[in-house]
Amino acid sequence: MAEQAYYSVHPKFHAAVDCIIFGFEEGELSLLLLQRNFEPAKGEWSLAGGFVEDGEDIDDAARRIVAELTGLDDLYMRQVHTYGEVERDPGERVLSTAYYALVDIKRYDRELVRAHNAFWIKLPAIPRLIFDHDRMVQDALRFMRYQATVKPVGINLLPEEFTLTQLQALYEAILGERIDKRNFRKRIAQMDYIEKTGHIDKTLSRKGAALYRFNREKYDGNFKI
Amino acid sequence: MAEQAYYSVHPKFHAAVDCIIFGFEEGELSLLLLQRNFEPAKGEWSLAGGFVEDGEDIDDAARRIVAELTGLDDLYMRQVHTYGEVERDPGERVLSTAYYALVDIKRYDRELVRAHNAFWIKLPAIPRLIFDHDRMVQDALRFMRYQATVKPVGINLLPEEFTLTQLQALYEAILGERIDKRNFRKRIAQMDYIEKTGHIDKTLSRKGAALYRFNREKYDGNFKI
DNA sequence: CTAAAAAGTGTTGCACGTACACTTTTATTT
DNA sequence: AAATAAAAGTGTACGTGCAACACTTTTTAG
Repeated sequence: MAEQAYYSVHPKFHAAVDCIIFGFEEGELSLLLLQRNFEPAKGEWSLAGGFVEDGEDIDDAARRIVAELTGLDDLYMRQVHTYGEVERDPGERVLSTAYYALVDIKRYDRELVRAHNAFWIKLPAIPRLIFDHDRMVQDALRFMRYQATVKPVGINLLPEEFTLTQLQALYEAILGERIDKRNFRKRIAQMDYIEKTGHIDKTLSRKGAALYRFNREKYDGNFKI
Repeated sequence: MAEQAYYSVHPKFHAAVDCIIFGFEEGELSLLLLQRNFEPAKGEWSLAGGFVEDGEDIDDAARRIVAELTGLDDLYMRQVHTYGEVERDPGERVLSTAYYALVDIKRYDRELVRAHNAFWIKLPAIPRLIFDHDRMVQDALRFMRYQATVKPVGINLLPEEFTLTQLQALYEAILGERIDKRNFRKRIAQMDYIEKTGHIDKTLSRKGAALYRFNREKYDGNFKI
């Protein structure tokens, strides 16, 4: 009874999740954005979002929302921030927690994406987004960039096997600056958890480039994440 | 109408805020913890927490909760993470957002703290806390430590004017390791936003130590935070 | 005036990051 | 068959920043 009262005098709110879904394409980062064909803010651009449901962990809600859109349920995802201004959603009061997700752009379900009226848009071309979604994107980008300098999270944007040229282009896209090829390869050579597979990729060069793979066991052994 | 339906099919939840309140005393970090004299979990230790109210930004809720306990409303506070597991609060479902706050331990309101049955407890002596508050403390500590290596947030734990010896003891407490005095002072000397006030503190040494102050204008000029 | 207690002060070496340009390999074209 | 084009791959030298390291100065209390 006392317990009931303890909670019940306080208001309840809708709890939303908004997902900043990063992809990597042609040397540039992209976001998967939706052009809303439903109210509120029909016709405008937004992040992939949804509501937390009863009996659902908030992290699971984020996974569900990304899976419903991309067909992928094994993505690298991290919580960014919770936005709780009173007027942030002009419809009703909604507390929204932002997550970012990293997608290998070769793997997502094209049908699902089309059905949701979603599109990959390169970072410099991102349109204005509804509500406070612009700010969420900025915060997620900053957080993802920081994490990428500390641990090799960006690798989740590449296929299982990748060339060093691809990896360098990815880092250049994430950090937004050119990197010297020799210095980059020296750094990677020191990371024993990025290992040669022995396979050769011939699609991008006549000479062929060695393919590498991320070895999670070696990585987890060296550091605690 | 359509708008109403868009929101109303989704559940609502209690939104809580839990605050990890750091202080600095005798060369060690402390937390301000409450021994609960109310249900649920009466008698156990917890963080300072409360519920977000109607018409209140979530950041403001965090400020209010700390102000109600310490009498201070100008603290450095940052959001850490939102915890949304279904079963994290055994009473009812509550989504809780953790914030950390940095308190100059000379300034807080002792009467208020006593009235709330709250106590400063040094980090190594922190008792087991209710719910997932242990995890919140770990996450906040890691985040605060990281931020302290990047920007001088820790200064918010010291009085307006401080000696370099105090500042060094603070950094040692935050980072959990001893620092060489000469190297430390060399590093500080390069930071033109930490400036000598001309005042001398005689309470801690016979010789007297120069007092310094953090100059926010110079800092904001050099970097964008 | 002697002792004690904290403040304050420079130099050297090492590790890491950065700048910088040419050779190798192979498919395609002529 | 030779020439060309396109990307992969490779080593050195310099500079900056951080870490290791111990003694002198100042003042008050006894």
